Amino acid sequence: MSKNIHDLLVRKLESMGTVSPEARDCVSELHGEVRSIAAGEDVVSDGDKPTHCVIVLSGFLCRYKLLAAGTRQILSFHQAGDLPDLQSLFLKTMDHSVGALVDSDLVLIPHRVMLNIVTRCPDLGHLLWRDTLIDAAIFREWMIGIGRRNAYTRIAHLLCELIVRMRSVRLQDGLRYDLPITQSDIGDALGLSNVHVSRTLRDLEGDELLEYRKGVITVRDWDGLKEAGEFDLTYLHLGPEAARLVENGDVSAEAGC
Amino acid sequence: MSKNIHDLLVRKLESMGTVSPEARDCVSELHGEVRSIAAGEDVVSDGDKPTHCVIVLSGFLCRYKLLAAGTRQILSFHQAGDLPDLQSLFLKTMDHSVGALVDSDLVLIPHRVMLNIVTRCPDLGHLLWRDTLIDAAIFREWMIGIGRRNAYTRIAHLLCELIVRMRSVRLQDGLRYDLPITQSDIGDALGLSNVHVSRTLRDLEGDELLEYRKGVITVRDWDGLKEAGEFDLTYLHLGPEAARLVENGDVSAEAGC
DNA sequence: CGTCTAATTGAAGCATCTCAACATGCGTGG
DNA sequence: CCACGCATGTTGAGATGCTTCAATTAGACG
Repeated sequence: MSKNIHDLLVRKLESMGTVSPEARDCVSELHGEVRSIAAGEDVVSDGDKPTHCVIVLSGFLCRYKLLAAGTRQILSFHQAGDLPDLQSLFLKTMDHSVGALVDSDLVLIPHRVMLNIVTRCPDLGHLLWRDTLIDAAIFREWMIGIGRRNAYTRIAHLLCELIVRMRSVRLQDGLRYDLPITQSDIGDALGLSNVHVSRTLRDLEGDELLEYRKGVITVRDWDGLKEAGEFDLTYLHLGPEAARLVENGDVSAEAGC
Repeated sequence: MSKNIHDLLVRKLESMGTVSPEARDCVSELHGEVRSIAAGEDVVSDGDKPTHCVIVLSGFLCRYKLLAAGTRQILSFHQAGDLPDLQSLFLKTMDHSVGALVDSDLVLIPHRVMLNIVTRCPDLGHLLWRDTLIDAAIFREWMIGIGRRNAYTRIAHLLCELIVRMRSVRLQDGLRYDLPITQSDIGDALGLSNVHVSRTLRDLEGDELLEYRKGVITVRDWDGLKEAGEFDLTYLHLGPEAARLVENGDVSAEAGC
């Protein structure tokens, strides 16, 4: 197991705000079964009634929904430390699926255990509530993008968001980021065709904002990329510590690798 | 004041699930200042740090965000009984605005009071958490529509949703619904131009699914409208009682006025 | 070395947008 | 009670951002 679940979760909670000693103690009570899942497989499927919540240990997941026409809308991306279906604690029937984009490791926490802990430890409960609220804030921002921004701006915005989220929990840093998603995934997340994503990524390269090669994105001009994406990170509601990590890192300050 | 805040709120909570006697008692402790707001004015603005949560007594509100280009994306609509900015309890800075679409009455509950009650009464706290999760589920469904459905389907879907939500808390019933929003509002909610909304509403009328006249929608063929909108109400996560209200009402069963 | 997935490129089509003119209806002030 | 102004909705015509289809290339893997 590459990472410790409690460290990961505390780091995630700290990225959102202040974690009280009580909340930290409660986190250490969380235990569950570890499960590995292969790329392309579902963790939970649309219509399921799950009995556990998932914490991501490693890998990369997405939430998505398949439509009648056979098209797919990706609703969110999730990295190590995320709780991609915390909502199932209170919404018993899944209205979408959760799938793995690459081989991933998860921890399954029974709803019973989760409910017990959030009730006994309001501090932790409120932090987790806050997590689902930030989740919703990201949905809103995506809605804004899909509804009112063009492909160029939308893609730049998504890449900014993913980079900032990786930095905010110290998963990746610097100018080069491993991003295990295809151009079709980006299209399905932003309501675009894979063809148009390809062309638009070439445009972003042409404007020397980034380089995109299968699964790897290299930032060439962070400020330019943020500007192109109309990216304002308020909606991520990062805590003070995470905001510093994001702003003062290599991306904005340094040029070398 | 036309409605009692506690009745409204209990009715809202009942539409989502079972309300325990303890939770009901806690609701009756909620008190706050009443405030009237004129059509077109903001309740809270993007960037604000509110100190109160809002409960809608009467009227109709929306959450929205203005973009650099001067365009607007509407993120949600809110009716009597809704808590359109409950999230501000844990996300201190607003990442969007809340505005009134018609003259509306609100109750302002101080965050301090709200936080006290959700901590003291976990039952109520969990119901309110559930409310914010359903909020997020609606965001997801809108994302799916904006990203992957055409204008015709999108508009039909939105109208189905608004009708079901009104029915689920017994605000309106039958075949005729007062809906105090303009075609521009619909466009801004669905990422469409007002011109295209106008044309598409004419198409829906032509297919004899509904009639749309400024602020009033009359359902002609409820099953047809649901089908046209690919509308499946799972994502609204209604409680059993509300589901019955929605399904067994005049809309589906009767033809007369 | 062949196979598979992902990405690229070109060309044609179309859903939706923008601009602009006009119609409708409602509230207000004279 | 009429005249005016303003917000809303309708309609036409031309523009465009993005899609779809199809063919080709590039890279990864057994």
